[in-house]
Amino acid sequence: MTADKPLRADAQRKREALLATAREVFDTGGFFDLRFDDFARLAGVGTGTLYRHFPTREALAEAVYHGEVATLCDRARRLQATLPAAEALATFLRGMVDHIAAHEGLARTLATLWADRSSALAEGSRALEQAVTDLVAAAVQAGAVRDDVDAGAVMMALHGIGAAHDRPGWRAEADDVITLVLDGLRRPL
Amino acid sequence: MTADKPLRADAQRKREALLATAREVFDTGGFFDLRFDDFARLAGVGTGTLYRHFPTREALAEAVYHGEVATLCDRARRLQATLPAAEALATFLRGMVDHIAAHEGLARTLATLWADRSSALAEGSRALEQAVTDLVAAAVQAGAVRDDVDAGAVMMALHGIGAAHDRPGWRAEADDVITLVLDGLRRPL
DNA sequence: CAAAATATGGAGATCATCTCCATTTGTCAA
DNA sequence: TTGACAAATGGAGATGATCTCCATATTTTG
Repeated sequence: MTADKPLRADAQRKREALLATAREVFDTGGFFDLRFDDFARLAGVGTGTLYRHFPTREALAEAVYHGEVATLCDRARRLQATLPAAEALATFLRGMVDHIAAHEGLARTLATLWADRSSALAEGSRALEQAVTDLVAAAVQAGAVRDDVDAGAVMMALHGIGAAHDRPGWRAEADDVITLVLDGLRRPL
Repeated sequence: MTADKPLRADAQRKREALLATAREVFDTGGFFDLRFDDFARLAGVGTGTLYRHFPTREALAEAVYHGEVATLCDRARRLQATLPAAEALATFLRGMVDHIAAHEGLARTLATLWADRSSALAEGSRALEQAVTDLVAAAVQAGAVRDDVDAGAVMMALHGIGAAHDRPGWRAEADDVITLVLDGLRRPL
């Protein structure tokens, strides 16, 4: 699948230009409101070129999203290496809320892409999911967290948080969701 | 806003035909994959008529959604009247998962509409949110549930469940989310 | 440096959405 | 009942976004 084909020099350049532009728009949250052809114009590229590099809007979103996910996964790994398992998990989840709060675009895009069952996104999210799964597994191992609920449930909760990003009291509610999840995860008895 | 305007007989009929067709498609989950104009053809109605009755796809979705929400709210009220507060809340939430599992279309539509921040949907969801808020408030009143988290957090979790409806292990994970929320809600100490 | 391979851009085809209005259908007063 | 007025209809075509195609330009290779 990842059969890296040698990319011509100009192609590389255009691709990067496209990505740079997309990243900008992505972060403002206007990603899905912008005519797709305009990405091309904005990036100083022809429409044909845009479509060759990214056949669909989702493909482009996915590419941008990848970077975001990488950042988050790094964070997860770093926390897992430096903190006790339970604390790492808690810190990571709290940090996710901060991150989403700071990146409107990420939240919106996540919500939209998930809603459309974009398989590309599902693919891109796998890394993030793995990171969460690892954090939870470590906490279970450490005996700090119950072992009878799937890490997928935590992902679902995170989705809920991302998907509801435009609710009036979002921040407080998001924090509350994390609180519920963390308290719910604590080994009962 | 609800200035009931007397609707002509044929208008009434067409509107009902449109709604019936939409309801059908809605429940199959194909609501957003179908050309909007085709609702008209399917319902035996001209495009113009469709657009006069429901100016946008979302307006139509909202109308169908209304019925779904009403059902759920009824359930909530009935439970609240017959069970202890904590049990009513738990039963309702568990039931939501059943309901979503049984109505693929509802889940998909919900997710899509929320992702698009459809204000119409936000409006339609208010009733559901009120029902959840009431259930939580009653449980708090009864001392069975902590009072430092907003009912909105529960809504968020429900969204997460609905939005992730196509995950492979959906059912189990959804149940786990509810478990986490319920355990998390239990008054600590 | 010439030929082959690769990539470009943007004009226009395609397709879903939505508008407009000449015609039909229903309502109501006489 | 009927005539006249209002309300509603349907579908042809305007609109506007998405995507394809290919003649031209750029890069790489021998």
